[in-house]
Amino acid sequence: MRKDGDVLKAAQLYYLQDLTMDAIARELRTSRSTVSRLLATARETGLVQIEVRSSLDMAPELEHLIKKLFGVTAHVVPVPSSVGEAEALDRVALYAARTITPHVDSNAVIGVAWGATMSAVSRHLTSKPTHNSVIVQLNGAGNTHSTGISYSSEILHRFGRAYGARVEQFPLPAFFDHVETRQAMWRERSVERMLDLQSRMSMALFGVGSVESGYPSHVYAGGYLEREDLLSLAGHQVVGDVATYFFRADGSTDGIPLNGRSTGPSHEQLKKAPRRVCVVSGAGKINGLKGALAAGLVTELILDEKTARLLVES
Amino acid sequence: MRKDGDVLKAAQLYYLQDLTMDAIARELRTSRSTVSRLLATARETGLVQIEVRSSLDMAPELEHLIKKLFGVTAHVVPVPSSVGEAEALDRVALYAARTITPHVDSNAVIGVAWGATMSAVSRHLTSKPTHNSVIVQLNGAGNTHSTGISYSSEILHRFGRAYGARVEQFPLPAFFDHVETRQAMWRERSVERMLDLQSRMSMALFGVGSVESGYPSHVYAGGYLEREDLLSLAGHQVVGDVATYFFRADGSTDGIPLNGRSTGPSHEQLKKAPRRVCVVSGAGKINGLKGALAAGLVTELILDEKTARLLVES
DNA sequence: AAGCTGAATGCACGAACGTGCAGAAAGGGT
DNA sequence: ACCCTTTCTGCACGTTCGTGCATTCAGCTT
Repeated sequence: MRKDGDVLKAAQLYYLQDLTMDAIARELRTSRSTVSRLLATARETGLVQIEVRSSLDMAPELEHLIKKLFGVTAHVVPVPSSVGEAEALDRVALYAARTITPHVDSNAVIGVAWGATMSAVSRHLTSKPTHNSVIVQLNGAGNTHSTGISYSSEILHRFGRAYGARVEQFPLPAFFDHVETRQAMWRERSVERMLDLQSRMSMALFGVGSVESGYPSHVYAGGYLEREDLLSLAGHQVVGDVATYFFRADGSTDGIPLNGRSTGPSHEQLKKAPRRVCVVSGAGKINGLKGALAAGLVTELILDEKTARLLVES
Repeated sequence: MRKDGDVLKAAQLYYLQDLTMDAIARELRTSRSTVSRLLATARETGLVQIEVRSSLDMAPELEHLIKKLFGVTAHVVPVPSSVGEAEALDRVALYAARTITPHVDSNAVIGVAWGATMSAVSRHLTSKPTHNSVIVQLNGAGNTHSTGISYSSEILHRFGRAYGARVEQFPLPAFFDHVETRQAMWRERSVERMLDLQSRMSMALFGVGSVESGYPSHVYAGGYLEREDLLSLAGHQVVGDVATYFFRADGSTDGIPLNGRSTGPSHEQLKKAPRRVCVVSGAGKINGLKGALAAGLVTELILDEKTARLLVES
């Protein structure tokens, strides 16, 4: 259609030749408002990519400190202290979406977890068309009330749409009721295929769950865990999870029974991804986050300023 | 200094979080105008990169045609027919600069020719800091009147500054007076070093000279060639040059005497660069351009619309 | 400390921009 | 062919932005 060509031409004239929208409108024989809208679509569809490349030497103190203390590249999102937790999450998610997109390339295999944080991120993605990329779900999302498919698949599909990528769902509950079921399923070829895909991830994206999060993670509130499961987690000093795989404050996971029934990737499995981006918003996540860092799950960390301060002040 | 941090923070808040300049000004406790200026520096210094990724399927007819006829990726710069040749060149150069920059990466070796076109391109570069890159001069620039160093080095240094790259000059005349001098020099280690660098180019950037260009290329006007040289070129049906290495309409170069005295890269040498970007503005360049295409010197072509039309209508 | 000079800041104004709204155009079904 | 629904367009308005100019600030010299 005629439209696409106009979008491209407008983008070129505006971003590569610095014409005003007025001038472009005359060029394309249309109104300035239309040009404004053309440019908006150009940005939304990823035709125009805007990237902020913060070289480390100008990054603020905080990011240096985090790099030094935990060995991860941090992106501290400046969030005015006045805004509430919900809006802060939204800001961080927007920032994360914009930061991640430039690093997505063709032939990527991107593992994506689900949860409130990833959902927020997915809602802010701007598209960047790539070829032959795959979005792969990191862990099952079903619980006793629902198969969780619509919720988690919405997240995945937004990623898929943004990058023009194939979406591979993991249609399983988050936790099996019995260890044996997991063992059995893990020998199924359909599952093996997913695990194989997961082990070829070029990037993994996830939030973190924290057992005493004030703004509770899905897992701890949404009917995934029984009362006794929660007690068991507490008994094993669990502080949080990544993709429904639990760990203690020191990052250790041994002997936590629930992991035997979880569909989430073990740390060994997850660490096969060279790039592991963790998005965190909210001071309540601090304990889970520390555990995830101790476990070495994270290579890049995107978090709000307040949580970042908490992290380095410990 | 405090400044850098503010530039980064402003860029993040503006481009990654969509705040207005007003809001950012309050955040940084400064005036909106200052924020406007901070953002301007963020763009100039390459902290913010803006890229237009024109996927082929929405590219206009012309670019497809050129791809089909000549096998090169074309970027047709829309230039309103009202503007003069000088301004058209400027537009094309601006466009070229913006198009090239996103493809420059760390560890790149970039060969750059000189001439009116490359000079214009160099003036429009926006910076993008990279590590360990090198700008290497493709051909000598001296003539009987001057060593040409200041002219060509200005071009090279603008590239070097923009990408934070080392600059390797080629302090030779464009043409030797005697074939023997060239042969002798080509055995010098200093020259061998340059040639070695050139053969490791990841990208080459050049314009084209055309013998009947209305807006004459430097080479044909600037005292580089004697009267008899011009006659000799005409006698061998030369239509143009790339980096002072001449060719005929069919791209052939055999038996053109002047090439034996030229410091420019042979086609064999030039083609070692996987990416060879040719920038052309002005209908007068059409014959030279066709020759360059016939010789297979070009992998990417950036040119104005009028010349593009001429090219496909032949 | 005073004086000088160049850079950085804020103000104010005009230019450039985004968007709700109402009307026009384009589909889609009967 | 008609009507209905949906999408697209241009206008008008309020907002946001860039920049010349006067002022202040910071760094240096004497």
